[in-house]
Amino acid sequence: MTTTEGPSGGPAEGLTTSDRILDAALASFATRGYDATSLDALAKGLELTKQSILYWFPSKDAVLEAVIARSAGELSVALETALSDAGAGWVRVEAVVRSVFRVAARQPELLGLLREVGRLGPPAATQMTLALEPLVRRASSFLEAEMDAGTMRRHDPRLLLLAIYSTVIGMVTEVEVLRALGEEPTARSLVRRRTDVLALLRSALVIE
Amino acid sequence: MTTTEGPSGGPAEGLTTSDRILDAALASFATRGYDATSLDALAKGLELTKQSILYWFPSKDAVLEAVIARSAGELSVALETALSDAGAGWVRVEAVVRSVFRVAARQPELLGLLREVGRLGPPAATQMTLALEPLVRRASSFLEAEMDAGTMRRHDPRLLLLAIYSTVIGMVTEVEVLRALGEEPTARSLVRRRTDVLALLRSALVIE
DNA sequence: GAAGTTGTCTACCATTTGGTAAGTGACCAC
DNA sequence: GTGGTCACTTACCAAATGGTAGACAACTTC
Repeated sequence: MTTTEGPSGGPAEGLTTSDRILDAALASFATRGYDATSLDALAKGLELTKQSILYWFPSKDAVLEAVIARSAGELSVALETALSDAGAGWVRVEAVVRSVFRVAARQPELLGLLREVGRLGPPAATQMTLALEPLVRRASSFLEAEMDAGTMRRHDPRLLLLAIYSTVIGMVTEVEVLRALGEEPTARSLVRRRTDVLALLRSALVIE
Repeated sequence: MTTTEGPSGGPAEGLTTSDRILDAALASFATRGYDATSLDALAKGLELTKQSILYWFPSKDAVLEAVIARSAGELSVALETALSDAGAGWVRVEAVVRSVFRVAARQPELLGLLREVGRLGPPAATQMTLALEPLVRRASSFLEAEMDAGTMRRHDPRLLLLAIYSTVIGMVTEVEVLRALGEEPTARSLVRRRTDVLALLRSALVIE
């Protein structure tokens, strides 16, 4: 259903219409937010009509659902790789954090969506939760193992994960707060933030 | 204009109509979000008509503006107190964090609004920024002084502030993430989160 | 070349949105 | 007791929203 146009059938960059819709929807949901995104506006940006969107997806909710499914998949791949790569202890945390910042640089909308979905609550949040659950489980048990091994300070692993999540995601998505602090959200600044958050996390987590 | 009804003129708890409107708006903006909040729904909850809201405030934007102004004021008071109280170094950071958690327990909408406004961007975010600017300045220079004194690890004070902000606000407002981690957002859990975030921040910041 | 199938369009529609206009009853000044 | 203000109402409205129905052109299949 989504691959009917083939690799070269799309009117633009060789993308399926449904993929182009998901791209635009992801971008708009992540920045303007779900509620503030209208199908008409979405369609206009794609040089389509709203009805064409509703041809590919039965409803606006279904578009969100598809966006979440796709994005959660991409996010999982990006992080699972870092999480399963060799290395232990702090090195592994650093690898994961770095991969989040890599996502922030290449596809900031992915992290913006994560935020937006958390704000929307169920059922969207539930779907995202379920899709990322394996990742969370692995990360949580990794932290626990490290604490058991005595290489990281002891905390409730779930709260620790929430703290890391909040810090990293905040550092990457809190554009307005950044501006409030007089720091323009540029690419250079992103690197600086990465360096800083890594140093911060390191002193918070690592024993010795 | 807002005090015409006097201290006992309100139909319910002795509150001005315009204050009741702001209360309801704050709650709804903070939870459902600005876009998802309609004047009709707001009015219905207050047993008023939408037109009565538009009698007190010229537009929906103006309601948001007023909500931000009032909330930023309350937030400033709560935090300025903690920030200006006696004590130095870590004790003072702890006092501020504790006061944020106190707000989270008594008026969680205040922090929810902070989040929502950051998401909305200008002009709302700019207004909030300006209103909280003195607070940010004081906090930033406090951290810088501590780092100069060698009692806290050296970081870019603004990025450090962003990290602390993200962590604390995240710990307090990321209900869905909390749920995703299998932690129900109860009052008891809030206390645990406070303990945990304090321990975490302490090891991240304090030298020795 | 007739019969699908596919992707997009035009034409609608009911509902909701923020906002305007014009009233109405209660209270107050004089 | 009349004029005026105050708080709130009913009656509208234009625009936008998500969604339906049906037409239509392009292409494939036989």
